[in-house]
Amino acid sequence: MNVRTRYAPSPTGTPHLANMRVALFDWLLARRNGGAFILRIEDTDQNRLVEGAVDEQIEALTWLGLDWDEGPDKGGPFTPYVQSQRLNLYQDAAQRLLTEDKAYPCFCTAERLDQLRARQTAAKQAPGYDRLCRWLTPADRQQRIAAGEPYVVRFAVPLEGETGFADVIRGEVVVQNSTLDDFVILKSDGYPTYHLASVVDDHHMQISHVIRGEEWIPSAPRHQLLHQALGIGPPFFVHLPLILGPDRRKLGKRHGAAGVLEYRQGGYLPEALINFIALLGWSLDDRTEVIDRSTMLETFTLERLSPNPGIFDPDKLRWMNGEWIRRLDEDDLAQRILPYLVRELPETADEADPVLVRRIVPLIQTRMEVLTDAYPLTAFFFTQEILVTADDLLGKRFRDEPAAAVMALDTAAKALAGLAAWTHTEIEGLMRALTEELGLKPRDFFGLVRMAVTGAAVSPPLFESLEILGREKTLERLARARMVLE
RNA sequence: GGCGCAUUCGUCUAGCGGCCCAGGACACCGCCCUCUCAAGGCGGAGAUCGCGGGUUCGAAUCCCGCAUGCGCUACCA
Repeated sequence: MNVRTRYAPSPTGTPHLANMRVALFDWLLARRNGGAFILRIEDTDQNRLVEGAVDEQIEALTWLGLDWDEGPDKGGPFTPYVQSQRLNLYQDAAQRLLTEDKAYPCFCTAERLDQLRARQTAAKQAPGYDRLCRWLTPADRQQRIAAGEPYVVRFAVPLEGETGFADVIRGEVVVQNSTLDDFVILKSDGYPTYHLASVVDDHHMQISHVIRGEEWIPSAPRHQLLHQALGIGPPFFVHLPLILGPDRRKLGKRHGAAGVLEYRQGGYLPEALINFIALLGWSLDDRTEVIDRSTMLETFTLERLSPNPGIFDPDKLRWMNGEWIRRLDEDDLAQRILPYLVRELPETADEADPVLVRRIVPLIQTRMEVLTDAYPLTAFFFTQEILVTADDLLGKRFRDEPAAAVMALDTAAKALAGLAAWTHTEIEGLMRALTEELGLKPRDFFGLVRMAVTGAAVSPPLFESLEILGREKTLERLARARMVLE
């Protein structure tokens, strides 16, 4: 079979995790089967359009490496790929249904519909259109249209019987037609609703698999009805389980942490995000967590999609990002860190020299979870002056004998000044010898020097750090710390 | 209210009739390694497989009912 999938966002907001997960599975299915992955813009709601939303979708897909074969920017055999430029197609379809009496014009006003809904809800009845206009005579209809009365086109749902569709993940889903109301397919502004537009386009663009969120299951029977009425075969429906926020509700804007581009800002790797998203509803086996793109491509099947909704766990995403950071080679990591460092360095700091950053990478690779961890871990390399107080320096160990701390600092400074080769092995050898000489525990002595040089009790490995920092700065900082203790 | 979907450790998930008195991962705890912090290694705690009925020699796995959660119920998608 010729597999063709489509990612069809509506440009009404910023792309979030759930969107990208649909796109990922679309992409995987297409690529795995030598098919095509299509990008289509569903801008049929003119009121909710958000400027720049299409660009953001494209940016997110590109960042994640999900490339498409046909789309608004690259064209293709079914151009254009923007629904607002395809209105005649939907209007033709609506017209055909109208002439076949499978649809009808509805002149009911918004006010009437609101009142109707209010009445139904108050009476604890299922809200839905009462089909008032369905029974208008052809003469009535023509007359009101001719008079210029605004109207929508509604689909005439069969009054009896049932409609089912096959969901790839869940199997057959069947509903009674009596529970479906006559839904709008063409709005009064001439634009189609999602239902009509997606059915018409999916058929026209020869889409084989419709992958979308589970929230569409209730609409799928309507789409099935449309397929039948238009005499076209339905595609495979794949309704992905919902992604829930920590409050167990559908993940959305109110959870804040859902914008894909925000994860890029926050120092997440596209590899990690792809990996994480893939595991939201899909699994390779009973133990593999870290999966790269090519493995996914080799192993992805719809059979391993899960039907149950899952809660999004930011902790696990962080962990996974750390896993991916550790898998990067050092040159690569250095390049990825650089822009974040540049972004976060204060004005007064030295520039983020790529050569320096490259040397620092081995010291921090296992200490990062997100790329934005780089700066706090390495700030002392870039800032001109370290701010330490006597309390910081003395800590618990030297609280009661500051003289010992001064002595240790002096000894270290003197010895380091005379060290022949400024390498971390030489530095370490020297410092360890000094430890014995001073009668201190390694952790206390090194901790003191660490605080003096890096300004923190926690830092990357000391001796490697000193090597990279350089003798001059090291001695400067030791001297300065000494002064603080005076 | 109606309709639909789902239901295995706190969370994600493996399991598609016997290998499971349930395996892996995150988080958590302990130990080892160790100049701090990580990473890594080892170990621990954590699930009467939502409940009740069936079917079967045998059920987390199949069927039915109930409960709970969630989704949909717009001229939004």
